[in-house]
Amino acid sequence: MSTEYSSPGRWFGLLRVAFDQAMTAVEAELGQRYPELRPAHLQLFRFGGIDGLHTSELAAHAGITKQSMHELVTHLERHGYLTRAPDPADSRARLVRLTAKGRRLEKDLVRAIDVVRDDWRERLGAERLDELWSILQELTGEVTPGGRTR
Amino acid sequence: MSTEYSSPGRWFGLLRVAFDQAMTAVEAELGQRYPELRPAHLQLFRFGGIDGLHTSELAAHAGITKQSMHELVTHLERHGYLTRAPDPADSRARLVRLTAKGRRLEKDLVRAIDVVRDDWRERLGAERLDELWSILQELTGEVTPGGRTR
DNA sequence: CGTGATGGTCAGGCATCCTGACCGTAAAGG
DNA sequence: CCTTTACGGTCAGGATGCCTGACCATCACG
Repeated sequence: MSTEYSSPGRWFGLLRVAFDQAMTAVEAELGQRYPELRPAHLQLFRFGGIDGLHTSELAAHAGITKQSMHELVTHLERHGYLTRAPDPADSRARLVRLTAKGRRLEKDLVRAIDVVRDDWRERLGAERLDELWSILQELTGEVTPGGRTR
Repeated sequence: MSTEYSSPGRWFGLLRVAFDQAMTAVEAELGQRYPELRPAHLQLFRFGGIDGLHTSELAAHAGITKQSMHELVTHLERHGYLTRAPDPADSRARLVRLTAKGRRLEKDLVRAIDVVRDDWRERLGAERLDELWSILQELTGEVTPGGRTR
């Protein structure tokens, strides 16, 4: 018996609310500069560099199917953010390569995310932000939510 | 700079991961008993009681349009979880009333959520769970120290 | 070398939310 | 009053993000 958690679902629902706030801020920042990107495309960059990887690897990292990732990558290719070159080591596969435009996007994304982090640090203080980060790591472990590869 | 937050987006992305884990657990519990419910229907119960309210009020609470809420409510009505009676005080409006089946659902939902909370408390300890809750309230602007929200 | 796994792709579907357009009633102002 | 505006509810259509199924070509391995 510790704290009273008000209405049903409300308490951990705040996780979603906080995430949505952060994503909204990031999208607002980037949406100006990259109007042809949909929010889902940012998902691609949430797991380290994408350069030199296969579409299926990206899908596995992001926890979605390769078909879904295929659509995202195709869209980005069509708009000049990346190219897909044949993999010399596997003639089935194609390697994703960021273009200069794609690298610019990646950098802008990192910057937008830093803005959110700085805002949160200002509001929470550094120790509490670190505490949040540490709790979330503990809760989520290293396990990605859905290791889907169908 | 204090802590090093690895790849771009990864850090606050954990908010989403944690929320998804919790929701998945809740849905797994309830999906057995209520196969005709879609995940979005649980959203309806995330903001206190729904009994005696208008569809538009529910929409405003949930942060979605009245048209979207309309579909959810209609679905629940079609499956016997609620009825919509004319509002005696406003002949335009219809009041949502939970049926016995709907109240059973609500109770089961609360129970499933409690299970998740207990699991998290076991893993984090009571103080760290409270700390998480308090940080989230601060971040999302719900700094209500024990009272109603909004 | 055959068999199964894997990378990629096309096609189609479902869920969740949106905007636009309307009807009927309520509320507020002259 | 009566007009105007706001609001509750509903229908129709669409955007987005994800899914499953079905295939083909190639790879890896017994």
